[in-house]
Amino acid sequence: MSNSKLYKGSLNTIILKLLNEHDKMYGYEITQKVKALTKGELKITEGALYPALHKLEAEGLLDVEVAKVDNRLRKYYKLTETGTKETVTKLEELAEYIKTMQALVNPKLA
Amino acid sequence: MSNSKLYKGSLNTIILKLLNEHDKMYGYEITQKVKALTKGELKITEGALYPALHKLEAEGLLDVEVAKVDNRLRKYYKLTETGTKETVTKLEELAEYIKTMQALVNPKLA
DNA sequence: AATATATACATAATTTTCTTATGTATAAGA
DNA sequence: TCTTATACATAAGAAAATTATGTATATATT
Repeated sequence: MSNSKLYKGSLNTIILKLLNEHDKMYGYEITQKVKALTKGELKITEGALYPALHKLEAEGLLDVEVAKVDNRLRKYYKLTETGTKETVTKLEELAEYIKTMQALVNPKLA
Repeated sequence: MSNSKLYKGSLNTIILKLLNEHDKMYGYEITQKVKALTKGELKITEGALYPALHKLEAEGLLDVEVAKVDNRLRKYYKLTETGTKETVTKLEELAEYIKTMQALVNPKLA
């Protein structure tokens, strides 16, 4: 509903940060976690999430491990060493971006 | 150089906010203002800016006024009434987005 | 005088990154 | 039985950038 549109470019940062905190997670779990943490304000769609996970894996930032739970497939993702480094970078970039936007939007506080 | 990529979707907010503060501005001026305010960290490319201005104008959020200064063309943009309202909305959305991202990225402070 | 940089606009091709729609399949709850 | 939840996936389309060009004038540098 109040699905405040994702600013494009932030999804990877979200994924990496969550994996940095929770060691390993599967896709569906990520969507639920984001929903919970943002009290339903942000909904990660599957059409965005799964391609993003595949890409991060292809780039060597994530490792994947398939498991079967309750006769259903789960793909657990975890950060590689490179992925952990990239997480730091992405978080710095986000913090920088927020600072920059605040400088633009509220120059008096800058 | 350290051209921290624009998070897609934030350019309109930047334009509207600057016009809200400066009454009327022309395109090139906006690129310079952003560069100055962000100490060179954010560079608005012309390929992004001009189409964005044209679109905001087409949507009725901006009015345009052509001027000739030093024998060179300038297109001054200013907010319409609708544009002013939309600026408020966009700024609220940005603040909301920043809060949301901070909840995800730094859940302890949320 | 010639050349480079700054000012000032613009558009086209391409890429990135979403949304929306659709599909498959199993488990649990009404 | 039917709906909702769980769990993956991909394709089509849209949005919004980047990158590459192009035009033209003014100013600064060599």
